[in-house]
Amino acid sequence: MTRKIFLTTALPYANGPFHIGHIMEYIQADIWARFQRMQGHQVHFVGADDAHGAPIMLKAEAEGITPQQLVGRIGAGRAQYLSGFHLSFDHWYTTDSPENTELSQEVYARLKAAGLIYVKSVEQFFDPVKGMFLADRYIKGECPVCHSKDQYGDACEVCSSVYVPTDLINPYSTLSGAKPELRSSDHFFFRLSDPRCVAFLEQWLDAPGRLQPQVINKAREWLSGSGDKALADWDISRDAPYFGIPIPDAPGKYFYVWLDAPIGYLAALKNYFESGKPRAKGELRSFEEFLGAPDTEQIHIIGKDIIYFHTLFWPAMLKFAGPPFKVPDHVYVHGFINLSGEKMSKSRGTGLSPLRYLEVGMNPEWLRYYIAAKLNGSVEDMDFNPEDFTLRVNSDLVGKFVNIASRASAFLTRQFAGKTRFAADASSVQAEAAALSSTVQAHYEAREYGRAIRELMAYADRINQAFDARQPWVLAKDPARAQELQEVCSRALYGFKVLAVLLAPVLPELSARAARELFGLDSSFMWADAAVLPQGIGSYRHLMQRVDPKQLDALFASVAAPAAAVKPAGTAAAKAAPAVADLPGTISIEEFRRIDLRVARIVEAAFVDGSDKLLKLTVDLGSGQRTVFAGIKAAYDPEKLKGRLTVVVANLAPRKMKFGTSEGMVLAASNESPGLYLLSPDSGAVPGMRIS
RNA sequence: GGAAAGGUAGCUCAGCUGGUUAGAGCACGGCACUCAUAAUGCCGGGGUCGAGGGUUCGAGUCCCUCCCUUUCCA
Repeated sequence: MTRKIFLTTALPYANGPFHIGHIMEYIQADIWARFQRMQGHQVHFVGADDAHGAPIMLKAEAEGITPQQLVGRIGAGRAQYLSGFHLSFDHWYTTDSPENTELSQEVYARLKAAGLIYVKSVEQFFDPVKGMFLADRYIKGECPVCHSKDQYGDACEVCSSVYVPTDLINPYSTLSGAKPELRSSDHFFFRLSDPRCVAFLEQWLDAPGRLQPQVINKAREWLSGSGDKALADWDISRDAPYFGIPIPDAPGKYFYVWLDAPIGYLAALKNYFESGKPRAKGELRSFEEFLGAPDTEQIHIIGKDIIYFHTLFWPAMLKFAGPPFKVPDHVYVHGFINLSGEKMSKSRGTGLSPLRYLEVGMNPEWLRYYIAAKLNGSVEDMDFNPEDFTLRVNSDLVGKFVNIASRASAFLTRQFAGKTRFAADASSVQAEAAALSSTVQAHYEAREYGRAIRELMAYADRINQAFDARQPWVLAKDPARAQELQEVCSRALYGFKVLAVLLAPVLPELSARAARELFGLDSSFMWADAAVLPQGIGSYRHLMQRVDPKQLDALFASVAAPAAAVKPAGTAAAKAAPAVADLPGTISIEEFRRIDLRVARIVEAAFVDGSDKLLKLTVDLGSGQRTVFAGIKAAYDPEKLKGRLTVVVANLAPRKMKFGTSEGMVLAASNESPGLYLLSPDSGAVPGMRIS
């Protein structure tokens, strides 16, 4: 039976480019989507930008553009990532769309009719200068518990106590610096605590196989909480000014971005249906018919940070909105991706920029393979370790897998005109392949990609072993044993084909090339192709390069400066950095031009005897070298600075210091918290370039 | 503070409902081979399974305490 699958990934917040967390999620989903398509199932894999909310509104304002312009610019940048990593979304859309407006208002109207919406007055901090209510993240003040300064309105980063903004001592708005005032306003609430919702959710959570056990536990904890942990109703409205969807019959009120974001899944699907693309897959029904059909599987893949929204609000909203809305069949949750054991952090300059990964010429299939090899069906975090990445990709993919095709093809093309020959016992080889295929199929289905990869590499090992055992290079010297040689190579080639088919969800490009160039197919592999013995082999061109350590160096060299927003994949509303406050007075462009900023290469770096802060740097400014003393000893190892590009103030008056004369100044970022971060130009810059 | 997940060889990870001397891949050492982009095969060294108690004939595997890491608390 052909499955009808509606698959989504979490909608990325449209205030910045994708980061590695997004890409990891998309790769996980894409492998699953491709796997299902190879089974002959009908897959509708859609994504969209999450475009609404205060952070986007404020960011656009800071840039002097409209939110639509901002969202449009970010949206335009998505394609290069999606195609770059072979992410086979059938459609990509945005929540700032007519479909989403219509669907969100419809869902709201139905929930209201069901008696699940009510209005309550809420007292909240208001910024009198900006003329808007402030989310917790835009309020700072002194922690009421430990009295640390400059803590956010929801929790203290020093003593990690949780409180409400009105508990803060001397609160101020991070937007304007003004002292916020308490004001009341009517808010709309979704009655999640309604017994109907609770009863439904308990039953929904319990459906066998719907959610991962860890996710059920977490959701049940929220659902059955008591006291101050009791399940609360959900505030779904925000007051103007707000970039979002207006609430019908409620002037000045908008849906909170988290209401319309998941509905964006449906809006994207609707727009996709309107585009006519599903017809090409044989799906002739309307959007409503498809969505509401009992055999449509609605599956969301998300990160662990947004479980709450997807296991409580979202199913409850859909349930009580009624047909054609249908509750999700599955919500599959993954963990975060770390870098060498450390959390990705733009402020610490760590991170793996997916765009840069592509720019330095690294193969997207390496990353797909590495991520697949480390993913399982559980909610665990994974680690990206550059050395591990290199070894794993080089050894598994090039040394084991691709090598099989290379060694088998050599004899077959040279001595047998590319024709294969299988002995009568070929059925045992096919039986092994069939067993492998079914095991791997089960692992892919359960998103246990790591297990699938382990099985496949063990199989690759067996192919190589069997090949070695028969010593084909010896057979090749004896014309009487030509047939034996041909059979040995044919079996190895078949093994390669099996691997190419079963790895196709992970390595779509490589597999498609193998299908076309080696096995003469006019389309990519389907799963069943693994059972078919190849008739022959086309001319072999090598299928994959090894990872070049230089590329990894380039990948991590300049992440220190730009790096994208680094929250894990997901609709992270209201979490963007607050706008800058406390800036010094303005200067004219002429004043700025007087500062001669230049790109410089650090050619030497050394500790300074007798100084606990300074490093002595020799920098190349293109026109010549200079000595600069920099107070960055605490943050940087001199050895690691050598060769690195940075930014220098070239016309700073030389200054005599106890240890010598400093002929300039390198630029670094810091604030009151520990940590110091040297600036780096983007790749392509050379010493001596003027920065303006 | 409350809760959850995790802590197994240098690295990345398997170890199901407790059962013989704890496994794999990679890395490392040695050997073999040369068809293959220095690829492949064989052999080997390497772990008091976070720490300490307990249950049991027997515990990475169950219970308790503690330490460390990460996450969630809308």
